[in-house]
Order: sequence, then structure tokens, then C-alpha cells
Amino acid sequence: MAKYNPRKIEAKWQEKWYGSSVFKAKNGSKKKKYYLMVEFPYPSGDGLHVGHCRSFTAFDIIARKRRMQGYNVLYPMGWDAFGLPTENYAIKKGVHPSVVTKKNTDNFRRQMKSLGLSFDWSREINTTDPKYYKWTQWIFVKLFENGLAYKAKISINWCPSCKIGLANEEVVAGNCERCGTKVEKREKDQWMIKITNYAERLIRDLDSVDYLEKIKTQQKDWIGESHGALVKFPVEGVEEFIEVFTTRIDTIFSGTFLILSPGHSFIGKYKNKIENIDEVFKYREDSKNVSDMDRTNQDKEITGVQLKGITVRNPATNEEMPVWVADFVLEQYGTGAVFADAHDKRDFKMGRKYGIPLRTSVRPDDEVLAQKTKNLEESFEGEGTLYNSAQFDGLKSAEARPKIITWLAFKGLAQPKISYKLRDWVFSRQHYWGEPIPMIYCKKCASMGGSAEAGWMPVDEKDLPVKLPNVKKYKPTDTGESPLALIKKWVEVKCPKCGGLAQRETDTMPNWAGSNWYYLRYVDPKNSKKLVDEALSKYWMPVDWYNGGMEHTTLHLLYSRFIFKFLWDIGAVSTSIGSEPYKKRTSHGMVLGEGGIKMSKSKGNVINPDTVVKQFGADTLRLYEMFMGPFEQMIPWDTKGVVGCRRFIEKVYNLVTKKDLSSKTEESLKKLLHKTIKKVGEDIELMKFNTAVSSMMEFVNVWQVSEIGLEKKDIADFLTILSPFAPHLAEELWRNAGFKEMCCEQKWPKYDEKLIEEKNILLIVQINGKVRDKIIANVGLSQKEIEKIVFKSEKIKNLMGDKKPVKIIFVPNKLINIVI
RNA sequence: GCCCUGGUGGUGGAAUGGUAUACACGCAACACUUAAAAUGUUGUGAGGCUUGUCCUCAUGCGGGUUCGACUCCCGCCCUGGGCACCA
Repeated sequence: MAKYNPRKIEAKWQEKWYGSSVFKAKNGSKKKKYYLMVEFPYPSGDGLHVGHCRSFTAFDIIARKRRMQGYNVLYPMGWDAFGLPTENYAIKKGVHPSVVTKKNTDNFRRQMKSLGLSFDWSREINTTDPKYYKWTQWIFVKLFENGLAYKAKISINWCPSCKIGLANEEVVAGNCERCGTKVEKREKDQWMIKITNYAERLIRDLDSVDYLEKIKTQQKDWIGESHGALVKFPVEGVEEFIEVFTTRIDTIFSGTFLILSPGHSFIGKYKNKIENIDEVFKYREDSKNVSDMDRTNQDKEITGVQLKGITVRNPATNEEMPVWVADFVLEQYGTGAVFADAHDKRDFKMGRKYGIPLRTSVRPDDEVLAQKTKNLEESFEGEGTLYNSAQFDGLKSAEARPKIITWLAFKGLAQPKISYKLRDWVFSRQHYWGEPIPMIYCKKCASMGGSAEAGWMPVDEKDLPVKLPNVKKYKPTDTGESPLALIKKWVEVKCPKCGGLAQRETDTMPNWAGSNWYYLRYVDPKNSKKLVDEALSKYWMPVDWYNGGMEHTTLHLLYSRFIFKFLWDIGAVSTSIGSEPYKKRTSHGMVLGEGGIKMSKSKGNVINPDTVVKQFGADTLRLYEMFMGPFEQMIPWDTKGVVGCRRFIEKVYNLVTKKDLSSKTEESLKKLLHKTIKKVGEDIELMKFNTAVSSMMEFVNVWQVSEIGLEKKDIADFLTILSPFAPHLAEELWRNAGFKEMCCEQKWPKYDEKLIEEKNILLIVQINGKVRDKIIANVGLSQKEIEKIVFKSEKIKNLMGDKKPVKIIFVPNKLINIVI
């Protein structure tokens, strides 16, 4: 008998699979579709990570099972290939990024195929392919045409050493991710995308999708919806209001001063009225230089400056209030201004520090706390009962809020308002290796006036894609402009409107641009006329099950939901499919290095899947990655543990190869097989791959010691449920056992409901909740019958002595508990 | 500070109100072998003695609910992740 030789077996079956159409998703099929997707990787030079293997294998198992269940399955793969590491490599070695990308994707594809993953390779996509990014650019044009893309001067993160603008994600603890230099702020004109327009829908529509609860929570927290009110504070002596957003209008009667953010427009507008304007301006300048790190440090001393000569009136009490500036009030949130009282810790501290009067108007339920609050010993931030609040005295905070809003609204001084933490999305990067933003700026047209976007025109659809030109140097310039700005021939272009000399936008898009919509391209990967064919989007979308890392919850996942909603709004996809791209979203746990620390080259603890495949075989790697622990949990790699999975595979190989197939399976083994079929099937759906594997191990352990073994049909069933996990092995044994076709094309076996029903059960006998005996009894015996058996038992008699049972708890077919 | 995870043998873990420690690793003994590896068999939470189909104790810590709690509730500690002056 031949020894188990994974290298030979695996190469053979991979050739058969990839040379046939078994993994191909079929357009125009009458079958029900199932669209499974794992996040496409960034093809780095390091090759596939064992973490990739884990989630790809898990979803490969689901894909293979779905095919066996009769679905038309789409399980595609592609490359999110724009990005910094490739660009940096190009800068260092002088190789064009596209060459590096080609090399890396070839390696990744080889590695994936060596694992036997059942991707449909005929639908492979690559975000750096001009045929692909033509549509990424097209989406940008549509965003612009619909008023969702605009230019704004914002401060960006600037690394003075690398001379490059950094995305927020590239700044680690205030330093440049690459060189560690302290990051500075620079003002720059950037393209922005109005994702904030979609904030409400992005929260509300979470109710209609099946995401892990923690994913929903994180997205909601990130978008940060707060319900409150916009309140107007009339400024003394001028026809002007300062607007404030508050969620705690129930505390309005205790408001004794107003605080503006340093950048608030009121200051510039009324600089002539502010007596100490020099001091205020100085404070504003100083606060600009406070780094983000210092500004977010909560232990930081509160600072502020009063705007002398300016007062406002509290719209509730009509009292005069001083106005201050403080840098803990943020320009970007709400209206950039707050009213201050003793019911906020920061306001409280500030009032104390500068001797500004403080007042309270909410009483906590706790008496001691109420006294302390009233005596201004400490700041009470919770909810309670109102006092000092005129006609609202005695109301609870929650009931007072709508009443106060209505009362002030009647005077035209307040309105309900929902505020979001979500900011618009900075879409410009000063890098080479990204999609060029397909916009043209014409000075002449800009002089015709209008908005900030005047003079900006999108590239005509027929001229898309705007291809990345070849450059000699990929490194950004000293001015912080993209290296594309140096190529005069590419930058200078005819204005699409007036025909005069105009210039291209030289910034490129962020990494997320290509992954915003890739799920749509898999559906129709070669379409050169449209982003996606309507009928195909209608058949395949939405993605039925999408898996990815938790680290993408607030970036990629949110961005792509937003872009899909936009495409749906403009009718770029079939409108019958709903405005959510993913029906179900789950997430995998990271695979750590041995000892529980993160795998990294510097630590030298990186596990290369190639090595594992070479040493143990792909099936062993697949099985181990599923067996190592719960799928959603972080888990350390353990090379010793891999051995156990290899042993299991050899056991199965030897059993099927050696045993006589003509015999009839004995009843108890057949029963266990059907229980295993049930368990494996259910566990796959719940992503409990580890227990699915262990149940197959248990089955094989029993099978191994059984004298008769399995009959042919039962072998077939077992190989079929094993095949999603260890597909090469299953395929080989399937053929060896003399079956026709391929194992992966079989139907998923049904378990026999009657067969797994138990006739006898092990019944637990407890006294006072402690296990004292176990008896084998027929299924369905009544309490009386069980009691009869139990009270006859010598053991129980001895344990009970002369004590009488006080109470007897009986759980049918499970347990009897005698309380004495 | 707030939100979300998780805490079980020497190790990865199993069990979501009813036999705690499945499965696997590791370890030990035995068999096979000149020997080793591989393989197979058996044992393996801790402690105790009267060595048993025995007893006691153990699921981060402290309380509670229950006939019965790893599982539910309250308080606390620790791990990992996210957000962080958000009005």
C-alpha cells in the first residue's frame, strides 16, 4: 500500500480542479446564487500570512459546502494592490511599482492555489489595472457631479523628514509610521468626500443587516449620533446669535457662561468689539501649535481667555453671560461652541480656575451627592430632577428636555438637532502609487467665479481611465506635492470646457478607493462599457456573507457601505437589491506567533505557509488552522499542534486504504457517523470549525477500533463531509475507493433523523445537586419509573440513609436530583 | 474615562442552566525494535486516605439567584481591542 504523500496528491488534484470549471460561478444559471467574499489582500512582498490562510480556508469550507448544497457559488479573489509598501520598495530599488505588484500577486496566487482554495480565478481583479481603476475614477466623477466631492483647505499630517503628507492611519502616536519623526501640521487643499450626508442612513440601515453585534456597535460609535438641540444665545449690542449644540438642554438654567473654540468664526467677525483681541489671537495661535497628542491628554490643565467686551444672554434665564475661548472646545464638532455650567467636569474646572460664577439645576437622586452638587463641591454630570429651572422645576431630565426645546423653539431660540462625530473623508494623497484623481483645473474658467470648486472639471467619461504616467522618481517633492506634479507633459491638458491650457489634479486617491466597490466588479469583471451590468448585479448582489478583520470596521467597511449606497442612489446598480452591499459580516481573529506575540519579521517568529505545506501538506495546514481554536478569537500558532492534524489525516488515509469496504457498517458506528454529519454541518454554519474537526476526529477514533469498519456508502458520506476541510485527501480517497466524478461535486449528505435517535440514555442521579450515580435507562421513562429504579439502588439507599427526600427534580432523559 | 472582547488542566481549547476538563498537543509507562524514530496500547486537573464504581477541592476574585451556576444577576481584578476634551 502506498504511503500518504501529500505533495503528490495535492499537486494532482489542484491541476484537475483548476483545469476544470468546478469552482466557476455561472452567470445566467437557474440555480440559487450564493456570494461569499473574504477581504482581498494587499499583495505584500512577504507573501501570504497564515492569518490569510485561516479566513480563506474557513470561507473555502463554506463555499465548498454551499456548492454541495446545490448553490451557484461565487467565491472570488483579487488584489488591493495600490499602497505604500510597494511604492517605498519602488523608491528604494528604482523598480516600477507595477513590476513589483506583478511579482507579488503571482506569488500570492501560487500560494493560494497550493492550499487548494476554491476561488473562481476567472474573475480575478486587480485595483491597479487601468481597466479596473477606470471605474474607480468614474465613481469619483459621479461623486463630484452629485456634489459629494469638494475641495477644502485642511491641515494634513506632514513628515518633515520624508517630505511627505501622511494619512491619519500612517501617523502612530504623533510620529511618522516609517521614520519615527514627529509629524507636523500643514495646510493643504484636499479633495473631500461628503460621507457625512450618509451618516444617518449608515446608522439606520445597520438594523437591516446581519453583522456581528460588536461590528454594529463599533460603526455606531464611530458615526457617533447624538440627539440634542441647537440653542441660540443672543449677543448683547449686536444683531447676532451664537449657536450652541447641546444634548443636555435640561441644564440650560444653570448655564452661566459660553465657551467658543479658538477657531470660531465669531472671533474674527467681531474682533473690533473684543477689547483684548491681541490676547485672544495669541491664545488662538498657541492652541494651533498644541499637538493632537497634548490636546487629547485629559490630565492637561484647562486654559482659556475671556472675550472682554462681549456678553450674551441665556435664552432660558435671560441673564447676561460672559464669553470665553478654550481649546478643549473643538471647532469640528457641533457648532464649535458650548454653554458652560456646573454639570460638566471641564466647565466646572474652568469656572473654578478663573472664578467664573457656577450654578446647578439638576439634583441627583442620591442625597449625599445632591448636597455636594448643591454646595458646588463637585460636578454632577448625570441625570436627575430639575430645580432652579422656573416652570420646569421637579421634572426629570429626560422629560424636561423636549419640553424646554418646545418652549425655546416657540421663542425662535432653539430647535431639535442630531449631531454626528463622523467627519468628511479626506480623499487626496500626495503619493504616486494610487489612482489619479480624474479632475482638471482651468484658471480661466475659475476666474468666471462661483464656488470653491469653480474651475474644477471632471475628465470626460470617454477619456477615462486617466492612466498613471511613467515617472523616473516616485518620491514626493519638497513642496509636498505628488510626484506626478513634476511631469509637465502629463499635467498640462486642454480644458474640457474652454479648450484653454489647464492642469490635471496631481494628487491620487487613498487605498480605500479601490476596495470601495470591488464586490461589484467580481460580478462582472470584464465589462468595459459599464461599472457592472444591471442584470448581473441584480442576480449576484448583495454579498451573502463577507468576512474580514475588525481593523476594517470603521474604515473599509463603512466606506464601502457608503459608496454602495451612493451607487444605488444614482442607479449604477440594480435598485431591486437594496442599498446594503453585504447581508452578513463576520470577522476572524488574528493568528499570533508562538508564545502569543504578534508575528513580525523583526521578532523572527513569522510562519510561512509554504514551509508548512512543504513539511506537512496543504490539507494538514487547512485542518490545523480550523482546529486551533475558535475562528473569531485571536490565537497563537503552535507548530507542535500541527502534528496532531497530520496524524489524523494519515489515520483516515490508512483506514480508507486498508479496510475492507464490502462489509456492512455496524449499527453503533453508523449512528455515530450520522451524528457527525449533523454536527459538522451545523458547526460550519456557526463557524465553529474547531469543534467540527474534533467531532470528525472522535468519529475516526471509534471507526479505527471497530472491527468491521464502514461500508462503501458510509465511506462516501464521511469523505464528503471531510472534503471541505481536507479536499485533496478526500478527492484522492474518493477515487481510490472507486467512486466516479469528483468528491467536491457530490451532494452534501443528509443525516438520518431516526438513526440518531437514542433508545437508551445515561441518566444522572444527583443528591442535593451532587452527582452520585449514573444509570442507563430507556428513553422516555417517566419520573415515577425512574424513581422506582433509583430508590432500589443500593448505592443511593446507602447515601440517603434514613433521610427522606424533601423534593425531587426530574429532567426527562437527563437527570434526577433528590433533595434531602 | 467610555464602549466591546476574553479569563477553564502543563499548553490550544470543549461544555451557554443539568456528568466540568470533549478533541488535540505535551508528558509518563508499556508493546514493536539491536537501538532510535514512526506507530500502537494505557494513564494523565489538584489534594487526601480507608486505593474505592471512594472522598474533598478546583472554571480570575468576592457576593447573590437556583434543587443545581464555567454558564444568569451584582461588585471587583486582570488580558486584548476600539474610541477618546464629542458639549
